[in-house]
Amino acid sequence: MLEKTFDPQSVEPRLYAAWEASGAFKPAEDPNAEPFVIVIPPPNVTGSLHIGHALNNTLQDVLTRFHRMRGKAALWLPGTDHAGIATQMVVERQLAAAGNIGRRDMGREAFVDKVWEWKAESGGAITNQLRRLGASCDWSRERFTLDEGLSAAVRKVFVQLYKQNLLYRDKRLVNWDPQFQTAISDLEVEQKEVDGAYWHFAYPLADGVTYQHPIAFDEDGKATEFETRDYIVVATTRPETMLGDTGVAVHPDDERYKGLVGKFVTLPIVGRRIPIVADDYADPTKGSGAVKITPAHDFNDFGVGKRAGLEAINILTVEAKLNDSVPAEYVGMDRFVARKAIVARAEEEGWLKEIEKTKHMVPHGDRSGVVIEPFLTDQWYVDAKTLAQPALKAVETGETVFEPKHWEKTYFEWLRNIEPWCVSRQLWWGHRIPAWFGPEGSIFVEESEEAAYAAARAQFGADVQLTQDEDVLDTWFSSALWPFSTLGWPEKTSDLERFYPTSTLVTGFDIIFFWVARMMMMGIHFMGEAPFKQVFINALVRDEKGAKMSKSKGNVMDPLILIDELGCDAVRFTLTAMSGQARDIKLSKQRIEGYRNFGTKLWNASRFAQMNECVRVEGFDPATVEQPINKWIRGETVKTVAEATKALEAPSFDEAAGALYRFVWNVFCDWYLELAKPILNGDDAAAKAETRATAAWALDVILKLLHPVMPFITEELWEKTAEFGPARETMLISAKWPELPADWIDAEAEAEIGWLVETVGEIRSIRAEMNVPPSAKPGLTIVGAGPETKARLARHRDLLLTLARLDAVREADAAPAGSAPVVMGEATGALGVAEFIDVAAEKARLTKDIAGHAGEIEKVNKKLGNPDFLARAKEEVVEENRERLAEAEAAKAKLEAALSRLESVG
RNA sequence: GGGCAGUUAGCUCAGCGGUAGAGCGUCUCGUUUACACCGAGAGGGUCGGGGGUUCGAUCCCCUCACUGCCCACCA
Repeated sequence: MLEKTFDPQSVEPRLYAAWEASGAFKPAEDPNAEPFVIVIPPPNVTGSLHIGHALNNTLQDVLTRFHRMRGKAALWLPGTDHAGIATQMVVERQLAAAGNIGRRDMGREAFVDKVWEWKAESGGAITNQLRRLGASCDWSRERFTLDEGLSAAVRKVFVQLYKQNLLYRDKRLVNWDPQFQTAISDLEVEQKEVDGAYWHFAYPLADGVTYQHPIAFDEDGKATEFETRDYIVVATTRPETMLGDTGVAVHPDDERYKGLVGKFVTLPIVGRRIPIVADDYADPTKGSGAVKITPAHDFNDFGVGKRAGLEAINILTVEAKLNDSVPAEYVGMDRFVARKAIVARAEEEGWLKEIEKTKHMVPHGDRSGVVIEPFLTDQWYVDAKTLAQPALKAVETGETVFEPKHWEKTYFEWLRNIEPWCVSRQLWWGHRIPAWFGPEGSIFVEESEEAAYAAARAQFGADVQLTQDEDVLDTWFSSALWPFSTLGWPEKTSDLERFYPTSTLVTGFDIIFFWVARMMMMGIHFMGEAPFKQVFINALVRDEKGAKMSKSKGNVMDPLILIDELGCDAVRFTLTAMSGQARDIKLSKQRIEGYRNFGTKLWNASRFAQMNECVRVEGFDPATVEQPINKWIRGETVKTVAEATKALEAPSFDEAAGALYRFVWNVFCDWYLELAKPILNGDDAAAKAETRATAAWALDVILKLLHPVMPFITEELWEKTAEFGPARETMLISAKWPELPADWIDAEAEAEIGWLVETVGEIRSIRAEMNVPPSAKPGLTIVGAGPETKARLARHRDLLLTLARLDAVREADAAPAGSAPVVMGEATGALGVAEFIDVAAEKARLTKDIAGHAGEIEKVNKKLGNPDFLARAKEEVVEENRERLAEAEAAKAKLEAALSRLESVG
């Protein structure tokens, strides 16, 4: 017997272990089974499961379980990401906390060993948490981005891209993170608004040059007054960079400065003589129109410098302190200290002309949070522009489809404006770059040290000394290979053959650029085919007020705690139901409780079925049922299967969840079980047996349909309900998804039960409005019943009596006095509630109802009176309106008759 | 500055040419032997504003307003 409530805590671990042990997580061996493949977005190995993961992985599991049940060879391939900076940071912090020596003192090899040690101890946390979520991943295929095979794939890709000239080494400005002392890619830079200022500096003109600077203008903006200046004003938000200035730029068409182009200024403090150059970059409308040029520390200035042939002087160290290219007093000074010092000096020496307070966007490292410096270094770059073209085409042609579709625009926008991808990082934890430096600036890029030495020997005709590049690759470089490297590439494995390209990628929009686009580029380049057929972008989970969850705000909802408190199924159902497409998910605990209640409802419905001996019957064929309620629930079940299947195929998770919720609660529990009660408690043995079998059958279908979303409670019920019936052939996880014939929908039964439901609803409504106490059992008198209604009454008298709490149902020629009208198709019911009728209130009620129908009639009449409508609208729409009119008129007439009776009485 | 979303009941959202919906919350009633994590009922909306297309617009088009996000931007 089922216990009174479902106990997730005890059931979940047991069932998960049973599933895994059964081998159900592995794809079917059957070579004819169509594959369905998802590669997991590998969580950081340092990570722990947050609510975003819970959503993302729930959806993947729903899909995997659904397709598995449909008989596909379903593979959900799990794994984790080594997460270069993040992991190195975590381990460094731990070492520091434990009082260990720092990374640099420890040395590279020892440090990397420490990270591996840490990974062995704590790296599995997140995969265990995925198990708590019920994730049916094939753990036998689990991968790690830094494992042996994936590292080989990374080397191969690097070498091949290099040899195809799609990857190269270049000296240019990068985004430099002074905290981690590494280059980072454009995507790892976050623009944040900060308080700042424009400091206007007067740079003295060299060689005694002066010019006339306009200071007053007429209405047309023409200069009317000038002053003689021996300096030129430039503005900057970063005063400290002036120590690296090698020029001043003005716009070639700027009348004010035309005469100054080719002249020089003397850079204050430094005393360097630097030219005034003409360049389109200088915007006459901004600041003074003249701009200082620091080629080594500004992306725009770098371009100007190149065009004008200005020297790029690097004035910073890797820690963003001033280096020895600046006057001695500033060497070693922090960049922000230097900023203050230089402003102070400018003021003191009189060349600070103005301070303009402003807010502006400043680049910060997304991990370190410190201000990023443009920094001139040698780095490795991927020619993303070239690789992007086929990736664009794959989405343009529909080889890969985004869902929701509008994310394609975001994808296009980025790929069409893509910049070279800086892939080298000055870190230790990651894939070491397979490049070796030799004599005379030679570089050998090979998959192994031996191959590099061999290549060097071939080039120099003798053995030479090589040094491997110290740097590692951007974490996203290996992630970009994930859909094929995890399947065994570059080996030609059977998995690769069978499971590439994958079916659906489920991920968040925040990594469309970081990950999705790059997988598309690499997948197409190396496999010749886009890595996914569909990219499903899931929403972002926020707190109930719509704020992003963050530890500092204290609004984080821990999915594991929620699972402990409310059960995994409730959390999963909530996330599934709320994953409507274009939006943020505002999650509240209350919402999860609601779906926990849904699970309890299902549990109790099963208990009810069990108490009433609704046991599965071997060989039961729902096609043969005769009772109207059984025909009806059979049809409703068919419709729900169709709805759920269609929704999960799309996938529209929220629609699937909604359809199942409504069916289980509002159809099966609220009506079917109630309608079944009189039969189950009655004496008609055949009807009773049929109803028991039908209920058990429908419940089985429900368990199957709900299983992808609520795997635990359904599996438990699947097991428990087998206690009395025939044994189950498989666990529910391996059961077959229902496919039911459409002709099991019986229009007649549907109409009949619909009529019953409406009648009961109307009587209940009248009772409540008239405050008829539940204990009172009025009689119902039917007037004007046709043969169909008579037949229905005969069949469902008991149901009417029970569900509407009536004393008797009888037929008569006229409604008795003091009754309330119930519209029942062509017939009129008269509810004998004389003792409860407040005549005035009842009159008001009827008048209001009549007015409602009158409004409807007027509206429809207006439509039907429009010749254009009759001529142009679809026939069925016209017909529908005619029916509506007839129904409204009939109902109105009945209510009017009742009203007039009431008036004659009172 | 460029782009993308969104604006529907108190809240969260679905609907996306043909009678405005759900969940939660609110109010009323209820110990009817599956379930109070429940049942029955009720109230609540000129579908952001303005144009247009159409027989018909919450839905399609244009436009405006507001909100959110992404990208770019340190004179």
